[in-house]
Amino acid sequence: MAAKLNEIILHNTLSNRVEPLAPIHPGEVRIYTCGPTVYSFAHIGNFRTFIFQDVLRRFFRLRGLRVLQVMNITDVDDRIIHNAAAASVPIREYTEKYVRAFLEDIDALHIEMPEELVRATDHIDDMVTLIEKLQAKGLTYSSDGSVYFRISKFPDYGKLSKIDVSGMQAGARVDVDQYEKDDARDFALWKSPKPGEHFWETRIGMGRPGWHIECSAMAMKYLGDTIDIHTGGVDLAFPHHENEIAQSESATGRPFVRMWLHSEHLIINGQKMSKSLGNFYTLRDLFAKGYKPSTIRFLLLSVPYRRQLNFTEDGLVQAKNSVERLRNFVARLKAEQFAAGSNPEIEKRIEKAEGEFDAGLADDVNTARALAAIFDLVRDVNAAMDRREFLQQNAPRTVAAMEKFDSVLALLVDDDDEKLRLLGIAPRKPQLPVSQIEGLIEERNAARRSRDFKRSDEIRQQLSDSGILLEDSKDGSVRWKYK
RNA sequence: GGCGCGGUCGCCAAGUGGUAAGGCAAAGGUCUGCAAAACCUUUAACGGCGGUUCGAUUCCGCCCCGCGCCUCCA
Repeated sequence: MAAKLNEIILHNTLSNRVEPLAPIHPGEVRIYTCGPTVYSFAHIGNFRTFIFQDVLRRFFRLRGLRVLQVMNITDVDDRIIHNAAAASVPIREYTEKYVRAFLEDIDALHIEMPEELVRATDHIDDMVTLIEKLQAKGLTYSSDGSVYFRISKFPDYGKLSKIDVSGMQAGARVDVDQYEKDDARDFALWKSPKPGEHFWETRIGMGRPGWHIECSAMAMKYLGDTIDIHTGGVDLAFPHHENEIAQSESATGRPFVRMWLHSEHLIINGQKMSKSLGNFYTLRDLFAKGYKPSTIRFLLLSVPYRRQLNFTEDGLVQAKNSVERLRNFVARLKAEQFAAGSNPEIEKRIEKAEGEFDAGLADDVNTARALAAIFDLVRDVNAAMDRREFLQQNAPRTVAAMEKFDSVLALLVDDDDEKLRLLGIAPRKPQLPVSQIEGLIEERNAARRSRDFKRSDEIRQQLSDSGILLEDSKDGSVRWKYK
């Protein structure tokens, strides 16, 4: 299916095909995103998914759509309760550190804050209310103080993941939690506490919410019974999203989500990322190894979201150099002097690129196509500049186009060192104050004017040792940038 | 086994029923005091076997290979 003019098509897991986006509320897209479980630092794979939904929402906004996005933070689950108990701290205190780290991480990657970032533990009452609704409809049963959803009461179960649950016999599998269930397929809405575990005292008894109910409760609270888009990693389609559908649609009698968007996983050097293989990276691990936030953002967004991304050292190098090319281009546009006038051919060329960029993203967020549109433009405009066919009035227009692209990509601003500093990661090179950098450049210019190239090269080397690269341009000006 | 995602130049990755974008890397050149940046040129790819078709990388079938999910998991 090809997108019609101005149409945005997206692959819907529910139908397993691409469909045009048609928001329920005209002009506004409502999105629910499964956020992190804060039992530890988020890993690089998580951020692939988060960067995908970030690109998605940024593209919607570029299209003039309003975005209302809710992301949950799962700050209660078995691992959190276990780890907090082991550390002898309240769960809120235990998770706080990782919530903060997550916020810092998404900031470093230029992932926009969703309109609502909500914590599960702030919505226990909403979950209890939803469970009561299901209980009132006779869709649940209790066992040892826990409440389960009876899947046999929801005939559509499996419609998202296309998993045939009829083969999952009662008792065929042992639930990891060792709770008593009537049917292996049933899942917990509410879990009774084991001795010493954290619990809430509620109308449905003591305990804590199941994982799935929190997303249903929070999604519907903020976005309504039926929401436009629900995003998450492919692994969540079953059982998490399937269970969300069962609970939500049973409670409301209405479709829960119109479009399910699932991003494929990241694999590392061709293998699944796992702790046992020792290829498990957090963002901070990569930053500590010297990789920049913008490098990681580029790599993670450059591969379309429905394609598995093989994360390699080589890929990082390629990503870094690609970002450099884009930044060099904008720096040249801003620094170089061009002859007066405006070349209408350039204007047309920019419009073509804008059209291609938009068409790429409108085609199921095909970031590879969108990037190709930009790189095509970069090459053509660079060539025009070299041929002196690029004129003064073309520059602001071209910069504006690049900034428009960057409202989605968020790669151009060179704030990598600043972001790393915010994370407490020291720069690898000694930092020079800008005034000193500029002073040294001035001194080097003087040396060059007097053809003292030995001195001029010394200064260039000195700056290079501090992580500063110089570029002498044709018109005599000197640009500098961080490596 | 069921359900998915893939296999396109050295690497990453678009795309199309009429022999194929873009990025990175490589080689040569232009520019430069030298670099850097940029540009130009060059190199080079559709897993295999059948089928449909005038014609398939693109559609269909089978096979091979990689990865994922099938109640921890983005």
